[in-house]
Amino acid sequence: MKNSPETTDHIALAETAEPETRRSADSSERAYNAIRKLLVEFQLKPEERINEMRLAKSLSISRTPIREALNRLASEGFVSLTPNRGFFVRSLSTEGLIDLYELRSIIECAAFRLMCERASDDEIDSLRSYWAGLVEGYRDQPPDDILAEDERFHVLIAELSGNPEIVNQLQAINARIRFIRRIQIEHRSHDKDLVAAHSAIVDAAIKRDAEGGTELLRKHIELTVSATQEALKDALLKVYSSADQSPRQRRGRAASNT
Amino acid sequence: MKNSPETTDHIALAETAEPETRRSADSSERAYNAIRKLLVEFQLKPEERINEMRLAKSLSISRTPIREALNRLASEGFVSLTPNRGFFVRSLSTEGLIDLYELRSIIECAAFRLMCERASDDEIDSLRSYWAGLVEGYRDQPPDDILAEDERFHVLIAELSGNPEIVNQLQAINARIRFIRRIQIEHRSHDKDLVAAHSAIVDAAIKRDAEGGTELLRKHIELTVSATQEALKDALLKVYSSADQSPRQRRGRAASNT
DNA sequence: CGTCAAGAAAGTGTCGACACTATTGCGTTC
DNA sequence: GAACGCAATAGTGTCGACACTTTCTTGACG
Repeated sequence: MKNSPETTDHIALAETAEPETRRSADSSERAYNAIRKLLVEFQLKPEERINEMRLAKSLSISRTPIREALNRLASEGFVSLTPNRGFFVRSLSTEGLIDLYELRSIIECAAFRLMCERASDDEIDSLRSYWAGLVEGYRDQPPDDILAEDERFHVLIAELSGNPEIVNQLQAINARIRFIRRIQIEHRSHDKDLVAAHSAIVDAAIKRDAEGGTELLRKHIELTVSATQEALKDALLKVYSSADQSPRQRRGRAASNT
Repeated sequence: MKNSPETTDHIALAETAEPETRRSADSSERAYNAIRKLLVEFQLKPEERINEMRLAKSLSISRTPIREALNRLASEGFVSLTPNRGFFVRSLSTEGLIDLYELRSIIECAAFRLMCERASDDEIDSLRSYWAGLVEGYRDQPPDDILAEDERFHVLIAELSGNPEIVNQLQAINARIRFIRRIQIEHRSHDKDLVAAHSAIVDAAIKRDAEGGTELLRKHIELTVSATQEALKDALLKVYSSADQSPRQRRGRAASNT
């Protein structure tokens, strides 16, 4: 435990390869992205205590930007901070996630309603065309792309609500549930439903049918929630398999992304 | 559920609004509270660039905890961070505030609805009795107490929704609009309405009238919004008058003590 | 054998310093 | 006299160091 900080730890950080020793390339940001990635991929496990020094070493930066990133992640709910003991990975509980989904549903439904009231025809049409440009090859893309586009779709609605605070909140929530959504999408259990739901939502938007649209959205998200239950089991597996000694994959190329 | 309503420890105004994550160690916490106070009191003015070194000196601590506090405040929307130029006080615009109120309305209405569905009779009664214990001398208290109790009332509803994420969001929002609410309350323009509204809301809660209750809430908050317009004028005055020092002067003991 | 305590080790919280960047002030050119 | 560029200054971003706190180790005591 004490003698090999290099061999075992070395968390994959195939980040923007900057061959130069340019020290002023916003380390904080890099740390933030890297750590969040570790959290999403469960290389940092729920409830685990986060070791700042180890992180700093593995990212080859000092603890200061690490701490800044962790503070940010704490405000966003990814980790928590206990006074003299440091940062801990937020626990992964089903109910916690469901609470988040519920909040997301609330906010998105409200956004949709506001969009119906306020957005111009052009704006609504931009939503339509965004989705139209996507729907064809939607299912054939890598999970991360699907995820990004799905998020984008929902965020677009939030933007058309005209209330930037709604956008912010939604994006904060998205960031926190992204890890589970990715797993869900890998399941690919309800692609068709997703596509159909989005199309239906767009239709409702065009008709400015606030009631119908919010109902669709609610159902859409509810469906996702139930899929979440499934995904969570996978997630837990992942957590434990990526734990101490996973003989299968330890280092080398990142496991699942790209 | 798991959230015992017993944990009513008095919301002190200078207190953090984030219940869950962080009770940072001494300096950081102190910096956070101090800076937030400066923001609330407009000793740091909207759009102004924040000078970390000056703050550090005036609080007699190093820049590190200052930065940690600022990062936190940035995540919470009080300030913004521009890459190599530092932190800036968030601009004070009417529409920004209205967006926040709108979001608040959305979240509170949803909370009320969920409370109607989920809270036990005892829990609802705790809401009723909290308000009952308050209503008598409500108007005769100092503004800060009124504010705290008003917030508490609304947060209580959020807690009874059973969704802690809702509570968090509401408290984050409250923290950001508190400064203007304080000014509003000093106006005392619609006390009676406020008392009446709360009472009506409690009644609706007892009857589990989700529709009626959310409507009341929406109206209640809308009323507040229109009062906000008034208050904003005051706020702007305050901004400019509290800055006796011309922006030119940048040295010396600029930030007055607490 | 298990409990506990003292000391060692590990780790966080804060500091002062320094490199690099943005801004300000000044002198030069047209 | 104004625009431009260049030097000086102020300020941020990051670092390594250190003090203090928590956690682990080890050895004495019941």
